[in-house]
Amino acid sequence: MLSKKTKYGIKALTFLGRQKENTPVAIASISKSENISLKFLESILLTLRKNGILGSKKGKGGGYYLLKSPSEIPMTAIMRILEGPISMVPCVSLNFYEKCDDCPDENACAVHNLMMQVRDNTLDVFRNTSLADLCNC
Amino acid sequence: MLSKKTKYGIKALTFLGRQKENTPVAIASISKSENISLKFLESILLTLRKNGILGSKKGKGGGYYLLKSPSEIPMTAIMRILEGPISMVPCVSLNFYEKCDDCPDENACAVHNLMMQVRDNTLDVFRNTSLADLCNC
DNA sequence: GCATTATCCTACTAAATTAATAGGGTAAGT
DNA sequence: ACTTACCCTATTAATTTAGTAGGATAATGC
Repeated sequence: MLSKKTKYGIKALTFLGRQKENTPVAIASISKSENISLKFLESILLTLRKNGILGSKKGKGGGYYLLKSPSEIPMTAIMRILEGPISMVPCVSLNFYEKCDDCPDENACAVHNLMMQVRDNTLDVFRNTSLADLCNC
Repeated sequence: MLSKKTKYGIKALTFLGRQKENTPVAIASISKSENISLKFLESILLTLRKNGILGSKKGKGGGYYLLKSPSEIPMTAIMRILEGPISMVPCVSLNFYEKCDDCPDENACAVHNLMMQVRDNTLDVFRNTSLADLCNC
């Protein structure tokens, strides 16, 4: 299941991408428009900034803004920052690989091979989708 | 992320499907071969039995066995029983649909439309895979 | 330079889910 | 009868997720 963190993060990014001008938007403004708890959203936008997706400005007229154009932000990046691994098991993850405790041989593991296929298919969607695609729908 | 419950369940089913004869196999036997906690596995096999995937036999020589041939058990069924919804958000689930609290209009929701694509791709894998495919690898 | 605005940041708490355990009950076979 | 092995409910421990609290810091404008 997708966490609320990821869901809210994507909604906020889409909201920012739909702005006519890329000027700072206050958290409170996003929070109201998208029905997201202000404090929770604050922490989400902070991680997006720390990971190079958003820029910020303090003080009056401040807020968050996209650092790149939406078409240059692939969904793979957003998902990995917010949700973590795209695969359903760590042993098939490209960016967050971990060995299974119980499994003596990965190649003989039915779960491993099945989840590899799922990962490839999911990755296909995220690789072929940018934030711009989400903004235009 | 895939729960251990689902992971262990699939491993156990694969183990059963790989048996030469479809005679009852004791939980303890599966537990040892697949490195799964006996009691945890017990509860997993119980739900698989209650959902029509497994049959069981009590007493000496008893255990669990597949009710159908592996090729007749689609992964969609197994996943839905063990893991629940295949989609990442309830609002795009075919079998476990739920409306989002925060979303006024599903069709205008970027997350909804993206997750619909992911669901379709994942579903494709599970629909085209049966337990038999997992047993032969 | 001071008040206001709004992000920054750490820490904490509550709720939910997951993973596992305990322990006795029930049925089947010998 | 006795042993084997599933049946079933309840409980607990651990982990993750979601959300909250509260002050620090920086920018703007009068």
